[in-house]
Amino acid sequence: MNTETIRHYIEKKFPFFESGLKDRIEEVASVKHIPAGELIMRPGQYIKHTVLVAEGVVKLYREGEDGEEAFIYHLNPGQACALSIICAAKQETSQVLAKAMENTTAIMIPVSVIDELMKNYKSWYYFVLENYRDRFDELLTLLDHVMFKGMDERLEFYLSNQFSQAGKKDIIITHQEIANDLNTSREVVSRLLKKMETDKKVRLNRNSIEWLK
Amino acid sequence: MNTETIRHYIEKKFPFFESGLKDRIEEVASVKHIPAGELIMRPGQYIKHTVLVAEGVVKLYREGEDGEEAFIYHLNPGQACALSIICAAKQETSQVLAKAMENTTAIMIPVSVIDELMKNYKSWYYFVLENYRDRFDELLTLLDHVMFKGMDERLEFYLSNQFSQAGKKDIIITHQEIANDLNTSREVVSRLLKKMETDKKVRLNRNSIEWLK
DNA sequence: AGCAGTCTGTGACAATTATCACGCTGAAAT
DNA sequence: ATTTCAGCGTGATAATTGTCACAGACTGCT
Repeated sequence: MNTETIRHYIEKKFPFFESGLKDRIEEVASVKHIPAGELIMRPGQYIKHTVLVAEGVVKLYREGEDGEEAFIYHLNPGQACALSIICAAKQETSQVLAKAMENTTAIMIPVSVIDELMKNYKSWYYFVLENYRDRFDELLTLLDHVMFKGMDERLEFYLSNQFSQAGKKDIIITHQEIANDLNTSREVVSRLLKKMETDKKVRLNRNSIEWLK
Repeated sequence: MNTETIRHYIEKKFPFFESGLKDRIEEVASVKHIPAGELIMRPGQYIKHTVLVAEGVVKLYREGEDGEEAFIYHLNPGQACALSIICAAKQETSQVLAKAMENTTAIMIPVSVIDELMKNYKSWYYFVLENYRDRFDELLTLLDHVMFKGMDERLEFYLSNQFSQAGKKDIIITHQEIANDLNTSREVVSRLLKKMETDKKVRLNRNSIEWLK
């Protein structure tokens, strides 16, 4: 966990930070490696760091009372967990689950310096606000889909997100996983996917889906 | 629109602002009176001010493609439109509708000073972050309900919000208005309300509902 | 009182989604 | 090669919600 590495990640993934801010983060932050599949945040947990994603992908999802889970959005390198910023600042507990989908590298900034960063570095609070706004927007868009659209459109929206996230025409995923993320049943997903296939929108394989758009 | 009035509103509804901040707001802000029923924000509109609610109630809702509307949350005195803060800061357009439900008094802070407030006044950015977090939470809770619950529970949740918002055991509202807010049909609302009445949860009158809890 | 318009109640039916049941397939394991 | 099992396809059926049709009730107006 040398500072050489932190500097490297910051320069590469957060180039928009002003140089004083980069220096300061280098001084106070630590780097954490999270193996794929591991939880970063769970409901009820106190947050002691603001988490900046440097490498990997983090999936945020909400858990229902009966254990249902629902996908909210992905966090990519260069983004921060908006909730971790706020929860950290207010010393409150999180309301969502965050799971590393790949091996992930995170820059952990202790709560104690947030105030200082906010006060001294314009690029920091711009970053925070921008991040917050973007997540808010994503949440609103998701809400739109859940409120106004049917499963067919939600599935297409979900898939288009997964594909653009993956950056490939091909993703490895099972119908059951999709059903979990959309909080529906596997059968419904299978049927709708089948329909998309006959509509030439996707090609279905075992464990994977190919995007034909 | 004298500064006497601004000071009065700030002292009363935003007492948690540090005194330097109060002074500064008094210098730069203006007061706007919005008659009940009028729109404060509409999608696509550029935001030039951060809006602090001093009096009245503002309803935020999202509009679907076909004109459906869906209630998101209320803003009360002492709160700010989180979106207006962000949109103003980023000079972007809004994604939601905001309507004054009562005659509303708002303190309008020009975009141009947001940077300065953020940098110089800790109580300001605390306020902004706290507001943002609260709205984010409300949005997440709403999402939960829409994703995981049926109409019956959503209706109860909606009503309990409306009642606590109104601070009365009695609200003036039609089934059609509720149906609009929940993006369902009047008939569904009527039926579910009827069931709630037989379950002794509410009493129904023409144009009003009484809460029996 | 009589009329018009809004609000509400309710049955019948359609559409969507959830659940159950079961069989098939392809990949991995022994 | 045979077994085993997760992943997938699909019909049947239930549950929830949306839509249509219409009637009665209340309100305000003349």
